[in-house]
Amino acid sequence: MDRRQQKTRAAIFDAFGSLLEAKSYNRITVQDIIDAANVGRTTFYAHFETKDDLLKALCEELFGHIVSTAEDRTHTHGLYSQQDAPESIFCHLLQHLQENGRNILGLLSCESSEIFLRYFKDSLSGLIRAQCAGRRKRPDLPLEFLVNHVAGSFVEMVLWWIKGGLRQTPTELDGYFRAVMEPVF
Amino acid sequence: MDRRQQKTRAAIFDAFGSLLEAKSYNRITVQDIIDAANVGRTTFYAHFETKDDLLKALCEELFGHIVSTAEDRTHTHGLYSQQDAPESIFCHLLQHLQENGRNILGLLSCESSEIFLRYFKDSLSGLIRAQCAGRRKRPDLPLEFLVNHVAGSFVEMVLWWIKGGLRQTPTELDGYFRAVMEPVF
DNA sequence: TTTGCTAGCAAACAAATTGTTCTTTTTTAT
DNA sequence: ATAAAAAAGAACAATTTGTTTGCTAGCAAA
Repeated sequence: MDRRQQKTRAAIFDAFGSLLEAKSYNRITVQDIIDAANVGRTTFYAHFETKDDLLKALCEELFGHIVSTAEDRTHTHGLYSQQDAPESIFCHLLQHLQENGRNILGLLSCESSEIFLRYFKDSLSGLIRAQCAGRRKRPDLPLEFLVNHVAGSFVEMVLWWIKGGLRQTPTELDGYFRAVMEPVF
Repeated sequence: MDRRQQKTRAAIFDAFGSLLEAKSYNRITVQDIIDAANVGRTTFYAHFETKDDLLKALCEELFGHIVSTAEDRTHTHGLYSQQDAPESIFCHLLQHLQENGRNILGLLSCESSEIFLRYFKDSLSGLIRAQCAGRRKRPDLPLEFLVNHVAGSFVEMVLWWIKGGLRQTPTELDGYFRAVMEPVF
């Protein structure tokens, strides 16, 4: 890819991220983004069709990275190995979230965090489906119900964590999550 | 209250609801609502400051009603009575959702359902806090974590239910929910 | 290094949207 | 019957949107 495209894309993402810390998603205009990113109007529309399109692209970049990292870990350590309890993948995700401080937590703690969590949940589903398929305690409950429950609960927990000011450590939170996921895994 | 105000309010709510079935929240303009409701521009702004304000008012009306019904039930039957298992309140909520077909399910199944579910979750928290406070099995986990978990899981389940085309009965769904809430209640 | 291709920019554009202000008409409550 | 209110309608400036144009600068492959 062209270096110019990368720079523009990055500038727009950065600008969008900064704006989200100050304003809600709905109140941010394309004009705001153009001004903050310091790019031409034409350039913005050459990269993204709409504001929603930009949001989608940003989410795919962010969560795609996190999830693929977690997936690599799963494959490396083996899905069913004893040392690697399935819950530790959630712990790993939480740590990853915390470490990427600026990049991800900033967005997840903004006024419009729910939008991002919705994408996050979708990204997680594949990962969780693999977890559930192998290890679930209750094969009588539909797999897709369980996948939704685990992904949904995890994301709601992350939202709660962030809104409460990240008061718990990832390990602590993982403990809570294991406790309430006890009927599943 | 003035009859005219009631009519206008209802017309705007109806129009907004219809529009939400066709378009996403972000793509609906105040102009659209004004046209669909067939009210003057001035009138709209006399009732609601912004589109977000309208959304908030609609949610308060919808979920306020559902939750207060459920709360009445709780008080009538007594919080700790044996016949009235805490889970049945969730079953009751599900039935209530299903019965109000047009009014509520329409909104919850629209493209922008997440927005409504966010409000729904907030409305439920009080109700659930009362449930959790009395009956939780795990007093070692923070109450607010449990409240968030139960409310979040319930709402995520409802979303899953609706998006899947309401294939399960409320009772069936209540069974699933009880199963996964087993460590809590 | 030259050449062709691509990305970016700035300006301008019509169309639509927003929120407000005004006057006029209708409806309500008492 | 009357005074207070709510609604309608028109008009408004300001902003936003998405697109087009012509021009400039940067990239990559020869």
